[in-house]
Amino acid sequence: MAADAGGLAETVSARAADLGQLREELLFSALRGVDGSSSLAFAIFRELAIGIVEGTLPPCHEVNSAELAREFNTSRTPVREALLMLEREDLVIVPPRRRPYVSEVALSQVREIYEIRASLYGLVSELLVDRASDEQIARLHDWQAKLEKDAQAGDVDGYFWHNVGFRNTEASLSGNRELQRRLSSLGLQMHRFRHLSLSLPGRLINSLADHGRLVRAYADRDVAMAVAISRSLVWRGYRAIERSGLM
Amino acid sequence: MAADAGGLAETVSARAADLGQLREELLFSALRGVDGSSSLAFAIFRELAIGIVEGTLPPCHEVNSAELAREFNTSRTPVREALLMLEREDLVIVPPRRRPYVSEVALSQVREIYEIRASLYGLVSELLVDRASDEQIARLHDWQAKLEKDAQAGDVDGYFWHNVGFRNTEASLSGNRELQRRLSSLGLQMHRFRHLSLSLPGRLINSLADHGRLVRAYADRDVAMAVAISRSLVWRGYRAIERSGLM
DNA sequence: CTCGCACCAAGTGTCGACACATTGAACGTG
DNA sequence: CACGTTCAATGTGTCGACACTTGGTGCGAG
Repeated sequence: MAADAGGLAETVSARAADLGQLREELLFSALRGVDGSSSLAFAIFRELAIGIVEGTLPPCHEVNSAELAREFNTSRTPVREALLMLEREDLVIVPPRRRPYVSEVALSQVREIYEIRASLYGLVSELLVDRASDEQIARLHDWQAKLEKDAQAGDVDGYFWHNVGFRNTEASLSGNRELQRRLSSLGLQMHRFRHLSLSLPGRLINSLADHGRLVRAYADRDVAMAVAISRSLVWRGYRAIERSGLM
Repeated sequence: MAADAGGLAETVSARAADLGQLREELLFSALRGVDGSSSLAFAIFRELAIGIVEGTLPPCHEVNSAELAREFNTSRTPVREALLMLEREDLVIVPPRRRPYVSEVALSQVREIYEIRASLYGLVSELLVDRASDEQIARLHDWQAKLEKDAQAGDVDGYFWHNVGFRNTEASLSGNRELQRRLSSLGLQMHRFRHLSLSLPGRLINSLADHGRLVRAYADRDVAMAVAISRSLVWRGYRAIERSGLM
């Protein structure tokens, strides 16, 4: 994260490590404070969350606390807590007296979430235009530069995570911490099908252009334009998933 | 809830019971499914949540699991789960290795939440105009009739809860269950300072008029108007709190 | 009298154990 | 052979116990 300015000649592995750290950071940024209780439960939660998001733990896969307890060399108590945290993020379903299992996401649900995201990112842009300083907007420009580099290199994964970083920075610049938290929570769900959202060719180019126009709208303090672009960016992501036909 | 049609001559006590039931229903509507695990933990959660919302458990009040376990005649395990559920709703704070306590809400935080609410209720109205049938909009008209009755009777408490019911029905008619859930969760926080929001005289009249115009906008399928009124309704609530100066 | 340190009560996080619910299979019956 | 019943295995929800931490108290030194 730090000292990335002008890092033109990064090795591939260093870059991958950077990306991994960024990913960790962004996935759980909202939950750092909400850490809950023990770090043990949180560690298990993080492990499982990553597994679900990455697809290692597929939907409908049963996650019983006894087996996980053996696996993590702990008692069932922290595992139970972790499962409840996962339920809060809608990553697993814990039916009473029945075995918990990894939740399944229907396209209709994805659409519901994107509707909310579009609305909230519209709000983010609205607030940002009003509250962010020029220096802060410049920080967005930095992120955009990274996106440009990724797009030119055809680095889809890098583009995705830098995009998340861009969005997260926007949320933080809105000055509404509550909003940032809620969006991050929604984001955790999103990451489960990001691979779908990235598969379509040409998507990067369009997305990149929109990001450029968005930053410009911020610099110009053009609320209406910023809100419109911000929302359309979200919708573009949804349509990519929809068209991929994989859900 | 059921068979309320034309109930003109209700006794006061019956009315109060009705309101209590409506309150329970609306407070936890979003969490019914998310019930989590055991009904025991959920029962404790509900009890504490009501206590916090009603003000019986004031902010910064320590809620330690040992004492609660004694009080509820259970072990500490379900109490811990309940505390984690409360943390998820931002009603308590559970610092690691430290005693949990009832969370405190600053005015700035209230504003943040209202900003989100305004945005999301705007979305609700937008979706509702598109998707709700005329019969469903008629149901909103029923709620509005109740509000009118409450306003004429000067029944502030009744007005408040019927208003929540109106809003909740709107959310359900948006056809976006995820949205309804998130709004309900935000609502749980809101109810903590509802008394502030109702204190100002003249508020009922203004609010009532807005509700009337909102339902009409729905019937006319006037998106822009509906969204504008919906948002302004939320903001009116915030300004009431702000002006009350009690935070 | 103030400050620092040891000490103690109280509380948290974690554990292993137990009763009950659920699930799936073996089993007998129509 | 289909189908309902019985039964064991597995898993959940809950419990009481234990080690470690935390916060406060009192004591002694300066």
